[in-house]
Amino acid sequence: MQGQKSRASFRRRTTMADVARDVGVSAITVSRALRNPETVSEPVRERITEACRRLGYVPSRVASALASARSKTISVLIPSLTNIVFVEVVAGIKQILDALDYQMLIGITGYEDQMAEERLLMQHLEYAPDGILLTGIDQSETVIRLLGDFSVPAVHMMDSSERADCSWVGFSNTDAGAIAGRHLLETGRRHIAIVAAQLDPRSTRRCDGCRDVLQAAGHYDPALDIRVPHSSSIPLGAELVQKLLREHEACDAVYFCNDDLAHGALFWCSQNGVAVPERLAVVGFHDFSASAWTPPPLTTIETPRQEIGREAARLLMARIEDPGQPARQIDLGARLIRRASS
Amino acid sequence: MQGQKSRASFRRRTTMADVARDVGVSAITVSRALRNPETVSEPVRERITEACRRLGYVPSRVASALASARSKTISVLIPSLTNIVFVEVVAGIKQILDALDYQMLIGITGYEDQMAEERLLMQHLEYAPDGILLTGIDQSETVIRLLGDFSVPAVHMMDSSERADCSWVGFSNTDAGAIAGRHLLETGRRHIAIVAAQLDPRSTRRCDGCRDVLQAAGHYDPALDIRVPHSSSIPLGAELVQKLLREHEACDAVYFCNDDLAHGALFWCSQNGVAVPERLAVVGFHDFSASAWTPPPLTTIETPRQEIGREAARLLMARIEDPGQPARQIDLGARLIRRASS
DNA sequence: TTGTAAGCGTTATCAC
DNA sequence: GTGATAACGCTTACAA
Repeated sequence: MQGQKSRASFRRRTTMADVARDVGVSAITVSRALRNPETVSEPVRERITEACRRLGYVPSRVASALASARSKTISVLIPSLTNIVFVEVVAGIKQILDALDYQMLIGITGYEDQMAEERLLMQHLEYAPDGILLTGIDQSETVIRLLGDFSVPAVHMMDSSERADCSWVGFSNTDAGAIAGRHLLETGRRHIAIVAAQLDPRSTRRCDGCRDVLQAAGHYDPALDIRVPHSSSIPLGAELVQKLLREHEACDAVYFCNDDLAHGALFWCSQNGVAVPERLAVVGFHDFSASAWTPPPLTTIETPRQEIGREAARLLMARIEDPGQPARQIDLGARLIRRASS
Repeated sequence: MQGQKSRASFRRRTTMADVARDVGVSAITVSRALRNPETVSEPVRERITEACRRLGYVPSRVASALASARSKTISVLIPSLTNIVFVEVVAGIKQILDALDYQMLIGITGYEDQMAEERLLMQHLEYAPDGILLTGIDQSETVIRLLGDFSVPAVHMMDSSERADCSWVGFSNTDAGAIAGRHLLETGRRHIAIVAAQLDPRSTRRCDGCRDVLQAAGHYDPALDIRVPHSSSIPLGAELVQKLLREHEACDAVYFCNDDLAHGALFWCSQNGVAVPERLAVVGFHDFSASAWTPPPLTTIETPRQEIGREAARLLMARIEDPGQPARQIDLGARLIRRASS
């Protein structure tokens, strides 16, 4: 069959067998020399190393994966790549994988429905990943079943759950939203708006957590609970704060479930003479790097995104090494960063 | 050998042979039904489709890649994931690959030396990618040779080159820098600073392009040409503009080779009573989404990052389909977006 | 410490 | 239109 890219000037890839022949040993010895050097005698090992270099041998992970049922690849499913939040999670994951010589296949779910995530997961299963990192804990039953059927270890990221049978690394979005609500109440605000975009399960929980706190204090006003499905952005934040102030004069604070919305609001306020925090207090979510520099610097909820990526990758690798391990949950928390906007 | 993850409750993965047995045809017929449905008779095809669904068959790309020497994977090598610029390039690439059922392996070179890029490339070659997308055109000879040895088509992104033997999709960083310089000269500035961080070959060219224009006009001052190796960020921009104004009173304009530096400068100026653009004109590079909203909105050079990603992926796929194709170069240009900061 | 044989799940080739 | 057979390059199991 020789599945070569049958072109005129094709040069066969150097294989383990080529190296073995060159050294005068069998292929399996080369295989061992590369994977477990200590199981091969020193002189042979050295000749193999030298021959690999000289012949420009690059091992085939494809063949290795097929033979060993270990692809040294994990799949990472995130909602978006253009949202810096997930990019930082991925950066954390990469730190861990690089050290272990694992590669990462990134899948973008695009904030779509659960069916889309199922399709994406099936696509990724074709690559036989050794493990999967998922965003959030709201996967469909089908996704859970598929992971079981293919016995692929999974770790959920960026949220928390009561379930003891699934591993996750994240924080409680509900609690984090509550922190924002409590802070605004404590600073004397009584007409607090909640503004969210995107409306994935996590941003919804961030809003609900805040709402519950306001409600318990008797200061919740449904008219100030504004949730739009559009994707989160600076212009949207500017637009929403403008509308909010026009329609609700009494409003004296806003909690945005994403920093970019808050940035847009701050920019609009500074350009339109709305004093922050005197007239309007603003709180964001996620603590983007620009949030320390906006006019004025933004009070926000810091989330440990890189660390979530790192810990999730570590936990996943542990489960790959030993599939018998019980599920683990790691809550890394979220905390208020108080700056001048509130 | 049976390379199974030998655990107690292991369930063998459903294979093509299982589907074939179920339907009562040979494996190769199943293979054909999935890849070229029209080459299989309709009744058989339907029974195969049905059996695949019923048995939960997920094809193995690993086996497919080994047998066909087509991994349906491409490698994308970029300097950083936390820099939004490259994330947008990746987003563009993904658009094209998704439609063609290709996956992407992302490698981060980390702005390191060329040796690091060589090591990274070798790692990626282990996965036998069908093609490679590289950032910039300054790869070492070794990288070029490796790509040739493994006959992997490559397309360079985000810069331009005179060489006719390499494919690239990007723009001239030199010309883009010149645009910034010319604009500042045309608006009457005579003491123009050039400020760059990171100092990869592309940002260096962006500076040099500006410098050459200033020099030709007789308004280049080496003391105002400030290039630091640190990575580009908002705080760094704030720090550098402060230093600049303190040490060079006459300076009346700054060209930053990255928007985040410019953002930092604008934030610092607005917080310290430096009038932009009256006292100091500011020009950035890349047109980040926040640049339309800074105080004041930032004049910058827009670069077509998503489109570069898309076109580069298209070009690469064309070269994968037909390796005989001659190299192509696509210059997508960069243009000035004039806003209130200049 | 090293080797032999078999097979991972698919596709190329050639035959029918 | 369909099938038998032999790879693809490597690793597991077992033997020496």
